Amino acid sequence: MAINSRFAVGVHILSLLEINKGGRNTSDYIAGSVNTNPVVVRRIMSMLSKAGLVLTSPGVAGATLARPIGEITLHDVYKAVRDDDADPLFAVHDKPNPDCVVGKNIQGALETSFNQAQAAMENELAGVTLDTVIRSILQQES
Amino acid sequence: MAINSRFAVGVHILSLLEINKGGRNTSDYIAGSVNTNPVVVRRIMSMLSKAGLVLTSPGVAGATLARPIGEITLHDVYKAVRDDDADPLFAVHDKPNPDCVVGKNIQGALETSFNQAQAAMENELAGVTLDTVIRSILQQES
DNA sequence: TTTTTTTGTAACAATTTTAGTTACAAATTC
DNA sequence: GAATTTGTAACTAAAATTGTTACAAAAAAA
Repeated sequence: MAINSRFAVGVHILSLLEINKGGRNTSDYIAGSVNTNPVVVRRIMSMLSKAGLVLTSPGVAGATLARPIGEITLHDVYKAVRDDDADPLFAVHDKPNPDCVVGKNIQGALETSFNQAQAAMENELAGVTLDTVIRSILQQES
Repeated sequence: MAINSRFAVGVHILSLLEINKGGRNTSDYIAGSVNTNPVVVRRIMSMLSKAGLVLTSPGVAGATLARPIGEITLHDVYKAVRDDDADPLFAVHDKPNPDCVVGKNIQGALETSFNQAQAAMENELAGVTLDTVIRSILQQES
C-alpha cells in the first residue's frame, strides 16, 4: 500500500458531497461515513479546497463541489491530496557513490522509466471522473 | 515518494552485477556503490534471489544474474522487492461506515479504477529491460 | 586444519510517515 | 449571547522504512 489513504478518503468525501447534496455535510457527518476523526476530514477537505475542487467557508456547515462531477477526475483528487505536488511516485536512494559508474548514473537512468510509469498511472486516473465513481457506488447499492 | 527505494536499489544492484561482471561483487562492495549498509544489500539481494533474478550461495562472494539482461524487466524487479506481493498500490481506508451508501460501496467502486491505474504503471515497467537501463548508465558516462 | 571471509537472517534502533486526537481562534448560525 | 462549525496548530500513537549489531553456517584462503 504505497499510496496513502488520503486519496481514497478524498474521493469518498467528494462522492458523499454529491450523493448527499441536499443534506448538511459537516466534517462530523462525513467523518461518520469515512469512519475517522472530523479533523482528518477537515484536513483533507482543506487540500481539496486549495486545489479548487470544493467550496467551503469558515463557520458555515458543509461544502459543495466546485465543478460538475463529470469535470472532476481521480487525477485531480490524486494531485490535490499530496503534501508536495512535485514529489515523485518512485523513491530513489539519494546518495549513490559518484565514484562508481553505476552510482554516478543510476538516478538519471531510472528517471525516464520511472516518469513514464508514473505518467501511465496518472493518465488512467485522469480518464476516470467522479461521475463514474458515483455511478458505481449507486449501482452496487441497487 | 510513495514506492520505497528498495526498488531503485534492486535495479542498482542488478546493473552493477552486469557492469562489474568480471569483478568480485560482495555485499560490501555493492553497499559502497549504493552507499548503504551491506546488510541492506543482502536483504534486497535475498529478495531478488527468491524471485529467481540472481544466483547466490552462502559463503561464496558475489552473485550473478540468473537471466540475460534483455530478459529481466523493471516489473520483475518491482515485484521481487515487495514484502507482500499481493498488496495494492493504492491504500483504501479499511472501515468505512456500512450504514452509509457511500461508506458501504466506496471500496468496490474504487477497486476497478485503482487496479487499472496500477496495471498501467506496471505495464510500463514491464516494457523496460535491464538492458535499457544499463545502456542508459553507460551512455551517460561517455 | 585453522583462520578469515562471506552470505543469510534475526533482532533491534533511529527516523520518517501516517493517522488520530486535543485544543482553540475565527466565523457563522441559532 | 450561546452554540456550532471551520481551519489549523500542536501533539500522540502506530506503522513503515532504513540502518545497525550480532551471529550461525558455508566457503575460501592461509
